[in-house]
Amino acid sequence: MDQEDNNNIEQIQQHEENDHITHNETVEEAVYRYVRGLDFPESSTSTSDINWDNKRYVEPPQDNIIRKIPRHEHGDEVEEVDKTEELLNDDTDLLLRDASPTFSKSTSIIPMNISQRIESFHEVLPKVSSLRNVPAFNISSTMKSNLRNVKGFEPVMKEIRDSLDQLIPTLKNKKMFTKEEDQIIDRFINKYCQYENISINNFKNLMWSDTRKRNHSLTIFWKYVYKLFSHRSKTSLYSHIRRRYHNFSKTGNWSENEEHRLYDFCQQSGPVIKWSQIGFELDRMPEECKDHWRNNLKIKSKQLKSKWTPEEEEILVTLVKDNFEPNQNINWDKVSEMLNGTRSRLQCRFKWKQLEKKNSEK
DNA sequence: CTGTACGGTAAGGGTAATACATGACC
DNA sequence: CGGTCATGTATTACCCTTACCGTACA
Repeated sequence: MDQEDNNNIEQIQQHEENDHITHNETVEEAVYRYVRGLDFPESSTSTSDINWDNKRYVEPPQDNIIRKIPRHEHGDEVEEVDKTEELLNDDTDLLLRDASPTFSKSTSIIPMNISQRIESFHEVLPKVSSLRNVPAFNISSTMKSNLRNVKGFEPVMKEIRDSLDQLIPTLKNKKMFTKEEDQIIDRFINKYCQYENISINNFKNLMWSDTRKRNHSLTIFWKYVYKLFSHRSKTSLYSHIRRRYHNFSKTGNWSENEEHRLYDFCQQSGPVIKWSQIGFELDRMPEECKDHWRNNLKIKSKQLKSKWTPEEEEILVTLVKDNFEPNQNINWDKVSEMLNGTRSRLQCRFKWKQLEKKNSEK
């Protein structure tokens, strides 16, 4: 009888040694790991290796970060159910399922967004804690609504905030991001990557990854960027940071071959040109492709670089006056087209402004 | 089922930096 | 007349905003 008990205890001990969730991982850590979809480092056999502050957790393959709720869309459902099963094989999920009957009953309604999930974890934490004999902790109300307040990141936020407070008054509604601003952005992103335990390269890929593959953590990243740099608009920040952090290998001058390919792509396109697609084909930022097309390639064969003749100038003036109302924006792409592509949109615009200036001086 | 917020993209609008032309001066 | 330096003009490279669409979510 006693012997049997001892065997059982040994078995349990053995089992728990094999278990990823060891007594050395606090509930907080377990919750963190689960919510972020992180894995332990494979080499982490010794429990003392697990270090909350050093974040030795590793990012799982993207596929593991999946929706928890079936989409009820054409054929997707079967696949999603399978993935939900997979999820339940995760130690943390089993742990939570054991701890909370609600989880075991309704796998299909495992909450999806972070605040909901944390809310649920909050419910089961005491149970997990007693079950596993691990130190419990009080999840704060801010943590419930916002994962970012876990220790470690707040000081970063504060530091960035302080630098920005000093910088913003000097900006005076500057349109362009200044060097100093960019430096702060870089610093923030560096810290963010450190915190998330991902490389800058990884981060760049994330910036340009498909929507569906984006994880919650990245959503939070943007929320914090928007909050920190609130003197800039969201779209401005979004495009600026994506422009700054990308992994497209080609940049700068265009080779003849590249121009050829771009030209073909654009010629084959319908009225809407899929720049993002073309960008990935050419391994260049989509915006660069678009700009090179409309500023250079579009009219390259017909473009004149000689001095404008008085007749040309007259045609330009009539064209603009005939086609655009005085207070209406002038679409210079259209104007360029109307000139049969002999001058680029920027040439037209420049000439127009120049003539306007001359007239006002008279 | 529906309205809405929001992420994401294409198209549009623009300027700083640079290259190039011109002219003044020695 | 040739060189060089300053200044004006045109082009290039790069950047930001707006409009719109589709999806997630309350």
